[in-house]
Amino acid sequence: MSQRGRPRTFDSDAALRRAMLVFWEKGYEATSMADLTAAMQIGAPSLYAAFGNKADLFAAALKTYKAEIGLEIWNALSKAVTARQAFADFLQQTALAYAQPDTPRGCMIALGVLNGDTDAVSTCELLRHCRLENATLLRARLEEGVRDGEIAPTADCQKIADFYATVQHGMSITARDGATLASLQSTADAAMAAWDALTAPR
Amino acid sequence: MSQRGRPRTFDSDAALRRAMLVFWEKGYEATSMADLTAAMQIGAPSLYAAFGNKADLFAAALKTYKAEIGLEIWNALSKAVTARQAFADFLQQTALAYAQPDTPRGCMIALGVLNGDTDAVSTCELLRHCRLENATLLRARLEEGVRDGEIAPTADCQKIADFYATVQHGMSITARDGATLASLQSTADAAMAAWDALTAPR
DNA sequence: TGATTTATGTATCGAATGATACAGAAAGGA
DNA sequence: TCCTTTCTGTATCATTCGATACATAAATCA
Repeated sequence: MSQRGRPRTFDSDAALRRAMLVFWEKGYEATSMADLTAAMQIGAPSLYAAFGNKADLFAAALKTYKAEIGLEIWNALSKAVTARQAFADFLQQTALAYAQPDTPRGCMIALGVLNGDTDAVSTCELLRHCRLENATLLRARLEEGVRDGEIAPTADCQKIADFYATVQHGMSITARDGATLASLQSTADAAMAAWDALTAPR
Repeated sequence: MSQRGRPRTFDSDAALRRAMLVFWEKGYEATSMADLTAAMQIGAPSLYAAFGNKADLFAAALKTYKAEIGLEIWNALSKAVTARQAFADFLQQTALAYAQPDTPRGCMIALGVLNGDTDAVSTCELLRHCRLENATLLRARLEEGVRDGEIAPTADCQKIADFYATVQHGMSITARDGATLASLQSTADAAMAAWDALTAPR
């Protein structure tokens, strides 16, 4: 049980968090191993021994991202009592997270890598899976609202979920372009203006 | 006036269009000069002589993109009589363009490059400028609607423009993830469900 | 025809890429 | 103390990156 050999001289979690920030800011492909070793302040062999190759490190960094940053956004979806409030909070938390002054703007999942035909195909698929998974979470909350009688049974939950997922994706780009927190909140507010029409019986 | 020297053996416009497709599909950074020379079917020296460096070629390809693909989307904004119809058409044309089976999915401007701190900073700024410019076009159409009495003078045109620009940005990512034309049209439809609330007097 | 100009094809440049070989250092186990 | 195990630092691997040098080919001009 006791660990043999020379112990690590760096904090693995702290190094991973730094790697996450670099990937988040520059995207997967634009981030070089030199960028990572510099930010993590470890040598290349230590990096490969601890985290595997570049794709493995990205996957680990993504897991940290989902556990630390994404959690607040998606918790909002389940905390609120009504579906409407859940989506409003979800979008507001998104605006807040995407405009944080001490982290890269926008979402690591949305901006990590978007082109699927390079050698980063597996990483691209990983992010695509995350994005589709998020849309599924939105749809599940909507269906819960239907069961609660809050949303009309005739409402197209898939359509509504896709719409709000698309808005969130767009907010990443808008945030990366320098939009203010107020502007992002305003966009979140505008998206909620469609709620009544989308969830009413037709 | 008459051109001296050995004439070109390739069609410059056709080569540029092929370069545009590669950039559009893979993004700026993920596209290598080898990819471009292969697609354009010309040697590297011919490429550099005709189009300058990689950033110059991308700028030229972007210009072609805006003139050929983007035109249909943005023409919809000015053709329609009412602002509401203009935005509805704008979104529907976006859905159509982003789901074309014979071209890369999504928008070259939205997906070209999103990370700003690499050596591609000038290209990133170029695309950012295009995106902000597009939002300005949306706002101008809204203000026209205000002057026509269609939209309440109390409406926040900047907010509404940012919202629809964000939706369009998001549609690029959703389209790249494989959304069907029907799904994109459905999202466009959902975005228009917010129109009345956004443009009504408050 | 000879001179000039421009484009093409081959071959390659230095730098950066992701990833390792290797030797030495620092711990536990016997 | 000696052996095994694991990690660290240097130095470097082969490959790919964007970009060119150079010689040759093909056109116009005089």
